[in-house]
Amino acid sequence: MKDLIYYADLAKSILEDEKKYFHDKKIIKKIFELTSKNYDIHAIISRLTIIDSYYSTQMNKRYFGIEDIANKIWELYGNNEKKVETAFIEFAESPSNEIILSLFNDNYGIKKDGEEYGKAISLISKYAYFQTNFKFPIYDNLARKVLPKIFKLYFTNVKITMKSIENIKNYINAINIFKSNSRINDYNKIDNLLWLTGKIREGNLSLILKKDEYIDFVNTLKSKKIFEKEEINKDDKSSFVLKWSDLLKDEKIIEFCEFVRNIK
DNA sequence: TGTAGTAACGAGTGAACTTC
DNA sequence: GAAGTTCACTCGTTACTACA
Repeated sequence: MKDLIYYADLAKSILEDEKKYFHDKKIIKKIFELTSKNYDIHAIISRLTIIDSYYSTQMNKRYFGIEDIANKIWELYGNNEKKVETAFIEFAESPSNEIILSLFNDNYGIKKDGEEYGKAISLISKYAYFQTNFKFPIYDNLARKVLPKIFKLYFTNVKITMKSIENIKNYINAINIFKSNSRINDYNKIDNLLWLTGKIREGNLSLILKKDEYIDFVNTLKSKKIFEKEEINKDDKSSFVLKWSDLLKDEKIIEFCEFVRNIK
């Protein structure tokens, strides 16, 4: 098994090869650039809506969720967007700024019955990721699941669990330990590594393959009557993808699947 | 044939539950 | 008690079934 820098570079190279993931990211980045010219509360709402849509963070399903977050971000430093960006970058390096901490720890939106919903760490971290031009680590369940397993495989002297990185402060500290231990000095590459590992583990290939590659893969499975030969357990799609990864045409993804197989 | 109703699916989150 | 896993939530879309 090679070192993590190699697999982080491989993940980046896979995802930036005209994949839907890469195009989606470019669209979101474009929205940030366009709305920066007239930065106001509506710009923030637009950005959050786009991120929510592409990353399926489901904030639109909460009543008033996006508006609440937008208001909170706007209240941070008003129309001084640069100050928001700087605060996020500093928080990523050392998560001690109480204002940013409260942004992550506040509850947003309400349920149908008017009860408070909960936090929105994932969506806010993605907003910070784009606001800082990828100088902020993305927090989501994929990363939270994968990070402890990679630690277990590569850095046995540090014990990280899903529970221990539940809050944003501990999560960022863990990412920064990961960053220095792995020498992957780039939050974007770390995100690529964790996200791609998570997606393959979960058996979700739609954002990883090009449309024709995806159709080709599914058709190959059909032609070999693989769907008929074995019961596809929807709760265990990951092992299915890893089992048949050799049928994928992309050599880089096949190699990355080898790495994912070692993540227990 | 058209309409209405039902079920399954997608994805990420947080809460609740189970296991060690 | 900590860690890990499962489940419910959310609702638009799609596919399927039942009925007029």
